[in-house]
Amino acid sequence: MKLEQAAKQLEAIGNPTRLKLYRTLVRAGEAGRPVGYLQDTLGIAASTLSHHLHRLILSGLVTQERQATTLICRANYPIMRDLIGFLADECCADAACSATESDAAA
Amino acid sequence: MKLEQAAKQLEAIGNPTRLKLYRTLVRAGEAGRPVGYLQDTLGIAASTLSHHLHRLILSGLVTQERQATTLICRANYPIMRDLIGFLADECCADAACSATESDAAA
DNA sequence: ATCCTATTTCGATCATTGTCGAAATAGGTG
DNA sequence: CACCTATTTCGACAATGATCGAAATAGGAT
Repeated sequence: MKLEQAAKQLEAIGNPTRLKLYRTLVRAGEAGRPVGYLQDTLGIAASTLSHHLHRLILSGLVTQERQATTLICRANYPIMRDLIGFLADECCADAACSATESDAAA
Repeated sequence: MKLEQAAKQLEAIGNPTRLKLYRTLVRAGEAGRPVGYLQDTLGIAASTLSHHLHRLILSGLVTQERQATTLICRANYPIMRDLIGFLADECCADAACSATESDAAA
């Protein structure tokens, strides 16, 4: 994955509103969620939601599919996996990333 | 991990310059890199670098240690691991994240 | 055609960010 | 102390971002 693209995706979920939004979609699974549902859940203006959604879509992390008048939004899991993979690769590229100790206490 | 904190860390590496910076530090391992080295590597103004560095430090992803007149910067691997863990957890929280197929072809 | 719901686009406003150069500070060395 | 290098802070500027309400569009239903 290109660094520029990774940065774009990280920035996309690097905003609390969008991260909440994205998390909701990720948890929704393949069923996805309609935009209206997301609006009710997040409690923000429709135009604001549309704006954030647009950015998530531009980054590739979210896709949309029309079902009559409602738009279903879905997390793009392969993209998510690639992004996590990028971070993990960078983490362990040349250096020692002692990922064995998973305790936060350290 | 709190969502707000995760968003902050994601935003920190959600900028191409900072992601390059962070990657450099991650690859440098525990040895870290002095600020001056980073400046030469990235080719940006010292004040700009300092600004980005500050944001990485605020997010917790990077630490600094003084060695005489030079400041050594290091990636904070545990934080990185927590962040990746957060993303992975969200990914597979309630839904099916078919992470078994790691091919990008899907 | 008319109307209704769902969603986006437009236009505006205010806050934040990225960038730089110049000046200030931190920590030594002669 | 005077000086030197390393780094940050200050002040400024243009660009981008977050947010909203109002108006426009998309896709059906009566």
